[in-house]
Amino acid sequence: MLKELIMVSTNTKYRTTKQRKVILEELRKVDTHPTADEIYGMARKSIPRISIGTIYRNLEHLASQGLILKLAIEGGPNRFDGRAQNHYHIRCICCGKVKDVTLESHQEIERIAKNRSDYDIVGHTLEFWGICPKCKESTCS
Amino acid sequence: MLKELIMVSTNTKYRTTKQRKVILEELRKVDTHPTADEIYGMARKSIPRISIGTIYRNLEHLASQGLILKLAIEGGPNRFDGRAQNHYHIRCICCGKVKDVTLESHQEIERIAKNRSDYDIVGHTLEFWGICPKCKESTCS
DNA sequence: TTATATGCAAATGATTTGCGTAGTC
DNA sequence: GACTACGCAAATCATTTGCATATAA
Repeated sequence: MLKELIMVSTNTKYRTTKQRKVILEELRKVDTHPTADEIYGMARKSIPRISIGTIYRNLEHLASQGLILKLAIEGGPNRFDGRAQNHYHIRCICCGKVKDVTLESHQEIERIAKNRSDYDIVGHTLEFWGICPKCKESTCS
Repeated sequence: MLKELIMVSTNTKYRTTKQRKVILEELRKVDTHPTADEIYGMARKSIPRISIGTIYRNLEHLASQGLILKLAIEGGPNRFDGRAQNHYHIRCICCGKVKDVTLESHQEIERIAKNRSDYDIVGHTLEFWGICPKCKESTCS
């Protein structure tokens, strides 16, 4: 969906740097939807002198290419998703952890919404709130 | 939905101050989903010496009561919605404006998601992206 | 070679917090 | 009168940006 949304200009000159590669690789290793700061920690394992500015610049770049997703999270910093395929997220209201929900994309939703709005609809996000298994047992921190 | 989610403790002591009342009233007057800073501007019309800290504290308080909604917006500050009934939002990818979409709440979505996740699902948000009528005509800023 | 990307550090923007006082219950 | 909320200002947190240098194409 995001790929349709974002115009990947064909004459954009961008380079494959060690930093950019590592950031994308690290992000693809996990399904924890880490924050920029967490990705910083992950990337420093291979590139100790990498700077946080480079992290942010590359995450922005990768998201604009449609390679990753940037998730706005209520009450916390942005999180990033290494896979840009169509899927949804569920966030634990206790610990804040974000997990994927594999749910067939509801094209009908957009179709219905198109009749209810004067906007041209190009996409949607769907986020669930819930309580994760761990938090069900223990008291919420 | 939020009312079910948030436990409004019966022994919570909270007071009706002029500031809190004005903030809620101003927010209910509009359907523009303003930022904290915009609400600050609105509230200062009646209470010139109100502080931005009071704005934030009260918005947080009102949201925790389930009286308003706090919306995490990708690439911008949080926005607030004076009505907490079930409805969805559409955000213009050009100008960032957020509008309501009246769409019958899809209880089915939650029901389906419950089968796909080990979380206890308590709610969901659905946000559409699109291009608003104004931005369709003019070049995006 | 030359434009893009980096590291570093300072700047910005949003939000939170400490503290002493004011106002509600 | 007790305790919540306020105003103010400083602090914090996330993110962005300017600049001189390094590096991919």
